[in-house]
Amino acid sequence: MKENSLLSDLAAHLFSNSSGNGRTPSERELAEHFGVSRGQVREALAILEAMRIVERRAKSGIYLTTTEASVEAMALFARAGVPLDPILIYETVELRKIHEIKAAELACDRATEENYEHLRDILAASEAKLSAGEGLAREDRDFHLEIVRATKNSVFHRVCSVYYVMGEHRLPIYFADAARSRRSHEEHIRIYEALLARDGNLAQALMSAHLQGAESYWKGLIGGPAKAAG
Amino acid sequence: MKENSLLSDLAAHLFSNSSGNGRTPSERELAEHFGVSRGQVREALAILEAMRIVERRAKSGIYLTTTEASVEAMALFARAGVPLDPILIYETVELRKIHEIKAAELACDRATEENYEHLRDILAASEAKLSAGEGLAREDRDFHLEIVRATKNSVFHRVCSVYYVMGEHRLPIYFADAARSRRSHEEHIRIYEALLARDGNLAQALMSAHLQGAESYWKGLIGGPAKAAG
DNA sequence: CTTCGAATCTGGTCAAGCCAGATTATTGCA
DNA sequence: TGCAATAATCTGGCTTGACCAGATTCGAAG
Repeated sequence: MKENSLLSDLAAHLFSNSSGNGRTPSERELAEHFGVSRGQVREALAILEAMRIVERRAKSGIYLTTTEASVEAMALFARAGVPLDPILIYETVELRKIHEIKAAELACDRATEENYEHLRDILAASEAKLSAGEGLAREDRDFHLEIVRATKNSVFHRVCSVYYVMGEHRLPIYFADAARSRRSHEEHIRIYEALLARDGNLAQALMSAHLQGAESYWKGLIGGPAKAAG
Repeated sequence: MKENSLLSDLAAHLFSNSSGNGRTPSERELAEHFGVSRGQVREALAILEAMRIVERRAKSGIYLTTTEASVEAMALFARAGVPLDPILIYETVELRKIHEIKAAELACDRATEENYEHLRDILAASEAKLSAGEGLAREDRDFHLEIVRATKNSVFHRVCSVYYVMGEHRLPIYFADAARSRRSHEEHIRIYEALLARDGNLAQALMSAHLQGAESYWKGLIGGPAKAAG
């Protein structure tokens, strides 16, 4: 992964070193604190501002945004190597269920031969990985995203991609369990068959059951009553 | 809106001035072309790189990413003031339908008094705007997002926020039609009542019908057979 | 035509500085 | 003492110039 440590370190520092009104240390102070030039700090701040995490007011200062964190922010953080709160992962899985169950249904109508071909390739790759005793994180993502791609809705695909970016650091753990990987793979095969038969109802049902497993897993991981994160 | 014209201009310029292998002009050339310093170009490039639109290879050059544009990219572009392709808006509406119909159902289970209070405030504000002959773009967004918020799934809210960011420049046009605004407002009221009665099925149905109107509108706007954008 | 080394180019990073509005401290008057 | 006017300071925005070291390119030698 390409990690922008200054970006995440800076973000963390801003959150813990902002005054009551959300004003953060100045660019010059930040530069000195991190031992880099002002230019570096400004580059990171530009990203943070684009993410709407921070607002730079000319001749005044840098202020933390009161807005809730955006998906962009979450995705960018995840991409920068910052592990996300498990509760966010759980919430993401709940969302994935909504998305992907519907995607399975739409895919039955819209999937083309190209999609089926990709799915077969992915299933073959999964089989190989399983035989080699390796995890399926990558293949799992590819399989699910290919179904979303089959909806022919590019925004749909973009949005779902983010979910996998966010879970990137956790999925390998999930798939470290050989039995779970095997079961997941077999469910994929059945989903593929339903898609091929263009049986929307079956595909939906299978996808629902499939994702239920993941949901339970993460629910168990966060434990107790789920509290929404700020 | 806070527009970062350099960001969008630069992005456009990169797309039309990249060589076969995706390599773009150098930072120095870009700086000269836009009449700004290298620092400005680097700030914009940092954002473009965070959006995964561009890849900066040390001592080599800047290359366009082959990956499909991410939601982050779409959102950031929209926020930077770049109008999106109508087809993307249409795809977004299709997605919103999936999301928000389910959100309406979940909200019936999870909405708190606070959510209901906000919804009432928003409806009151809408009424005021309508009386004043003004459009409802902002209130429409607030209403829909409040329902999503009522699901108590923060990721859900973040994702849906993006949809509205992307449509930001088009919504005012949609709501410029007084009759449409009025009808939309009345549908909101009925949805609110269903939520209050915690009638999941009714809320879903009403939301579905409500969004169908928007979907038809955009579908008519793009006209002809929809082709997926790269 | 190929090979290999030198000149050139490129992103990464830093330092120093000017601008002008925002902030804050200080002064002086009532 | 209270307050208003003024001066000093701070802050983000932006520019110029420079150095580094690997990537790239080009030309000369074989």
